[in-house]
Amino acid sequence: MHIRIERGSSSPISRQIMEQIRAHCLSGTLQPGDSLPSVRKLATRLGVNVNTVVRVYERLAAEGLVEMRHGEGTFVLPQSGVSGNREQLAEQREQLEREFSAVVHRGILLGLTATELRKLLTNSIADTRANLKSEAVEQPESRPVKTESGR
Amino acid sequence: MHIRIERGSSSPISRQIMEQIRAHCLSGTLQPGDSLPSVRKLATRLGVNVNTVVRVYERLAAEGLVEMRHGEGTFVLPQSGVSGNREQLAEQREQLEREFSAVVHRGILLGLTATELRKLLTNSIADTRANLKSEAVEQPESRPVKTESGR
Amino acid sequence: MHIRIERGSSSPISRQIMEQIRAHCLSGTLQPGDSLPSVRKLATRLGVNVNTVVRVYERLAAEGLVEMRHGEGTFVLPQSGVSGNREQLAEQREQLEREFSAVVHRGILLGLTATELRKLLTNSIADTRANLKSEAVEQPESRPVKTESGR
Amino acid sequence: MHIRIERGSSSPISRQIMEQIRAHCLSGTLQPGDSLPSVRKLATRLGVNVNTVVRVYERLAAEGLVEMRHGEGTFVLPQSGVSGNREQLAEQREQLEREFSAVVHRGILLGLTATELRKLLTNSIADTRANLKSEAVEQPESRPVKTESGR
DNA sequence: GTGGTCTAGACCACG
DNA sequence: GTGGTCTAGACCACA
Repeated sequence: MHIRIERGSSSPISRQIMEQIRAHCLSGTLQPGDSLPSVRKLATRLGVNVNTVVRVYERLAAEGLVEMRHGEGTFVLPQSGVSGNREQLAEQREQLEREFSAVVHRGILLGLTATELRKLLTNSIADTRANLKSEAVEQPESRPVKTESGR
Repeated sequence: MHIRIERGSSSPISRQIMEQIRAHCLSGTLQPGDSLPSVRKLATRLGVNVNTVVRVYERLAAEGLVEMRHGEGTFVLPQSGVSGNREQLAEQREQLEREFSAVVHRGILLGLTATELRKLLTNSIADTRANLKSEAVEQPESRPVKTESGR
Repeated sequence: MHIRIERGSSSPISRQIMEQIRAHCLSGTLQPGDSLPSVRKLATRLGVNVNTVVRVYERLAAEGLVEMRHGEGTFVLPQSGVSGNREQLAEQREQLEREFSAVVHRGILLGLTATELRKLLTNSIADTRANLKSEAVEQPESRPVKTESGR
Repeated sequence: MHIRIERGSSSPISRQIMEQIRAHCLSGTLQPGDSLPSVRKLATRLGVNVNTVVRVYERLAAEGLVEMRHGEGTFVLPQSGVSGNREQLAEQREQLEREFSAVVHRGILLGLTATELRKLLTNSIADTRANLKSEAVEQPESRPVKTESGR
């Protein structure tokens, strides 16, 4: 499960993590019954405080997306509601589209051209895919913690 | 001066406003000497608290981008430093690119395809341009010349 | 709003606080629209850490019982669901009855007689009523903080 | 030896078990020399994890209430100190009274009347007695006398 | 090993 | 003034 956090971003770290895990659950990358990384592992992997991850998991649990089992771990729940997660997925996508649009808007204000934006999009898609692929092959849990790069 | 705020967004309202004004200044939509809307007008227009706008203007003033003249209003300053705003513009663009990339990443996690994203980009660009044009015809926001009245 | 916390108890402080606030909301002591004490005030009044209260409020907000408004305070929400809070009240009472019964069970194991238990009940009821009354007359916010008594 | 655990309760399972065994010891339901059920039996009977019961027995042993004899089982010890268990009994009762009072307090917050509470108390006492009696007829849980076998 | 609670203190954002 | 996020570290409970 690949998670990417943007340290300088205006949106709080916890929210970035939460939204990405939620995306994984809703889009099926994480299936019901799958276990999430333990609170501590995810915290060290992402280089954030344990409590930050705890709050993320608690909120996802309150939403009914995951379940925390004392002493066992945290697991993805099957979707409850009638229409299940389809509604939620749609909601999340709409929200995402609004944010996307806002970023583009700001990009144009900064003088970026349509061509530049398209190039940026292509690159971003390629990068993301590379990340996701490399992860699929990933050796289990040998990631460096708290490298000082990229902050 | 068109400003668009995304209510449900994770990035705080004040930051959204600040970044868009900064973008306008750096990219030349707002020229040195131009006046910003009054704190109250902008607050009303955007539906946010007056203090929020006050703090935005204060920070922009602290950055040296604008100047608040007591009793007159807030005005865009000519760029100070040697390379002036070019450095700042570049910084802002880099930041923007990181945010763009993060949004695309999340979009892909939510299952959006490259095609969908490209379509979204095209629409967003068109929307933004439409907004900017419609605004160009607006009343030119009453730019007072620096009168020596009052204090 | 009277809240009583038992420091040596096995049930965590945050849970004690949460259950009492929930009881106040469900039974009508706290009406929709009423404001809860601010996070910091309640924390100092009870002599607990601010974060503890924050977590309590967050969980009540996740339950849909209250709403936290940034910069304004925390407020009781009108009950949502169809049957409203009646179901929840009933649930809470059942839970309470089970706990009551468990305590009585343990009391009897410790050799308490029916008479002693009845006396204890009478006293407890009287104490609680006294607390609730004295609070009704209470001078607003002049309570001592962190007295070292009663731990 | 009747033990009743309340699954949804806020106080941890292990503590519930420990307190009830302690109550049985202090009040004389369990006499010095009596054997406790084996760790596995009790765990199965209560439907909890074996380790949970192990830790309970270890703590009771650390308190000096019971003794774990390797390969034989766990046995109630005669009371050590001068005043022995009288002090401990008194302590436990005080703690119990505080918990009782807290539950009553919460019951009143939930809108229960004095009459309802008294009814509840009567029922709880009756239930407990029924449980204890039915158990008295049980098979007497195989009390081995301290054989000098093994070590 | 897992999650859960609590503390203390810092800094940010909104009204 | 209000709530919100983050850190660091301690200790407890469950499997």
